[in-house]
Amino acid sequence: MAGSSKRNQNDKRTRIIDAAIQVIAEKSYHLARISDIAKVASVADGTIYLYFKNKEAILLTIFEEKMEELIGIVRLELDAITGAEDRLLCFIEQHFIQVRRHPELARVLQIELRQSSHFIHDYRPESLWEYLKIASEIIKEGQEEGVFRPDIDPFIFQWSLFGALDELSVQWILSKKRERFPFQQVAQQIGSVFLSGLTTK
Amino acid sequence: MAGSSKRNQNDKRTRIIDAAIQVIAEKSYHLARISDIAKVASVADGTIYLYFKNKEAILLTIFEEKMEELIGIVRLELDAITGAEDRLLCFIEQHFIQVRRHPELARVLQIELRQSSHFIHDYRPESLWEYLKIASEIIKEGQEEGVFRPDIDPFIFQWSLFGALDELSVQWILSKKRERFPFQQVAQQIGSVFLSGLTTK
Amino acid sequence: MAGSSKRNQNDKRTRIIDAAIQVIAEKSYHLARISDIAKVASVADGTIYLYFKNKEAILLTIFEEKMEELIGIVRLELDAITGAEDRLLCFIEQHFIQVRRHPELARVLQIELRQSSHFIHDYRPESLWEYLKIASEIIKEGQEEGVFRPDIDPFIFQWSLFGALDELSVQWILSKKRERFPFQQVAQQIGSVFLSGLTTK
Amino acid sequence: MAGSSKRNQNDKRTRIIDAAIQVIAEKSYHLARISDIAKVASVADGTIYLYFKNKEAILLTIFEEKMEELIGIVRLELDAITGAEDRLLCFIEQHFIQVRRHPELARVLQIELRQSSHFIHDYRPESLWEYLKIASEIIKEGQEEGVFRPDIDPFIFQWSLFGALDELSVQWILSKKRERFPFQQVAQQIGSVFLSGLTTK
DNA sequence: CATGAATGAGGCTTCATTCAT
DNA sequence: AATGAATGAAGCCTCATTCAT
Repeated sequence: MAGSSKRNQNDKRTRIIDAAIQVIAEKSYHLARISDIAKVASVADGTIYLYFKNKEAILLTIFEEKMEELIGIVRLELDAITGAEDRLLCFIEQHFIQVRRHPELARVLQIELRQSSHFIHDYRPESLWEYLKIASEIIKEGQEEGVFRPDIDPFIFQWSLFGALDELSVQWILSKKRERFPFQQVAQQIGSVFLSGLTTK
Repeated sequence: MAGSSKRNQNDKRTRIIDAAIQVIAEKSYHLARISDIAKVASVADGTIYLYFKNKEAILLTIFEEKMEELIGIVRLELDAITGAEDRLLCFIEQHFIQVRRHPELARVLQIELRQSSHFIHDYRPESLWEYLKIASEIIKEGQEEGVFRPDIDPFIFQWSLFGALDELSVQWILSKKRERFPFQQVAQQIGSVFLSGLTTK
Repeated sequence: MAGSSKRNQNDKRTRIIDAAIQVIAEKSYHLARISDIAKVASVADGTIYLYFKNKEAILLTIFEEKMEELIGIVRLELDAITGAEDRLLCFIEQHFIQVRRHPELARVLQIELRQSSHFIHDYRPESLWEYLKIASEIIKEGQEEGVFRPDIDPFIFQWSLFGALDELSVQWILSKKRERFPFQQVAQQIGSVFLSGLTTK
Repeated sequence: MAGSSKRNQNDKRTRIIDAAIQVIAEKSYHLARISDIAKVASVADGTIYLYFKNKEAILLTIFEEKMEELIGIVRLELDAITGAEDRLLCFIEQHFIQVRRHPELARVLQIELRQSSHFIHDYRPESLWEYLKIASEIIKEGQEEGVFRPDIDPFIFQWSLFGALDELSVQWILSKKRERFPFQQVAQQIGSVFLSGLTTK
């Protein structure tokens, strides 16, 4: 069958990435062993090196590819909505939806991505910045529409918003009794506070 | 001289902790080598084990002692202020002041403390929770005073606020041109947004 | 070639055990370095850990496997002989034959096995006891046959005999001029003394 | 007071030796730490080095001094007895008496002394040989008196006897229920066997 | 492409010994 | 003489990476 070899390749590559996400989420990057990832992916240790240059490259691939996917999804959802206020609420809601859908990925992206610049020489998390740009663009739109306070610096605001979303997501992920952080309510509350804080009276 | 031996001991212990903060801030816990810490502290590798059970204990000590110090300072500053609104602004301002004063410590506390529960079996960052409790208590006071919206869940809000403060602090620390994040403005903006979002109209 | 991979594995495992026996015999367990053993076995240090959990496990394996081998051999030889007296002489002779055949193994078993219960928590040298049981069973047989004094406690006797055999073996091993302890004569003398001491007049 | 300083010195030196015997008996030489010995002796770690060149010297001192003491005691007891047979029985009895009186010392002498030549470069346990010489001299006397078989090699015999005494002592020391090895009976049995094996009919 | 046994560099930690007080 | 804090050499072990099959 045409493409089957290629598909199998992709299959194996995908399995390695998924396994890496799972293992890194559970143990953190430095404690995740290549052999753990290989076992979960059902491949030999050496096979991983056919698809990735080294351990670090797996992490970088997760950052790049998964963030790109995420950004694509969020952008698609936002395209259907008009009005800066609703678009901001949608962004917030989507963040939590994605975290709930892929909690292990979220954990890797949130915790490991943050400290990546420590241990990956010269790594700049461009994809994270692109994700944040979505938020700051919404702010700018709102300011142009006149619905958001013009004195708010979108650059500063994007980090505030992201920090809040990120922290709550981490807590939800870590939380053993996740019902203490009901997603609907969390999204509603944070949306409410930030919108109230942002909108012109 | 009376107490000199004890003072020297404290001296050495303090030097080790400070060296650890510096090295961990620079390389992250897992890449910080005991020998690096010893070199910075100007002691022999083995000396570290006279003061700490093992590498992990150094990190835990930093968490415990430094957070306690921080909480004490912040609580002291807050005691001088009345009114939930001003107290919240003071909390926000103090957070940035402390981060700017001890950026390396901030980096360790923010990044390593967060993921510590990953690799330190059964570690619960109680001190972080106590820090957050300061914020949620201010919210509750404000709600009782009638100046803060009663529909806000203080538990959720504390994480939002902390996430925002934390993220901006990280960005300030990472930022090579820190003037892009002028502290005064950042504190003012975030205070403004959260207060506006929080206060009853 | 079928089984070649398995054979190679066994090869390497065997080489490690043999190297360990050689190095431990020469230096004693605590002074035997993993790197010494690895060098003698012509493997990398890390390879040893593919076959053994840790250093202690190598020693335990030597105890278990080699004692079992030894017991098997001695039992086989004894099966061909009838009469408690001749069986006892055979046991004595076999002890010296095995020691002369594998002097390094003998040294490890004699010296390290004896003190193993000191440093290996909760280790009970069962295999040593099984070896000794061979002797005490011969005594009991002889007592039932009426050729051995009934007032002799086989349990005490087995230790006396083993102590004597063991001590002479150690002296032979340590002896630089081993001709001072000619095996034939030693076996004959000790057999003669113990038999005379044991038989009913 | 004249001699008090000297006496204190001896006191401290004695305490170190006794502590070393205790700790080495419990953990074996290599696992006995200088700091353990210092703690038991109630002296500082460094003090030990005022009395002994290094760790090895402590062990050697135990070997030399305690064996000399032991030999003196046994010789004294033997002086009161005539007749090779009774003297041999006395030697056997004394061995067990001394072991029971100083089980920890016995353990050190028996187990560590045996393997000392492994780890103490060029150490020859002369004192052990002198102890054994007591036995072989009794044999020679008995042969001259005509009560012991002339075909027995005293040199071989001394090791047989010592091995048996030693093994039973070790088992008594290791034994948790020492009543399984009642001293009187053990001494009587071993004396009976060796005498019967040794005497001319 | 796939395997997984083998490698060996390098880290954490211990502990005999030293030396300033 | 006594102390015990400090030293630093050295060992066990892990694990990312390689390579022969």
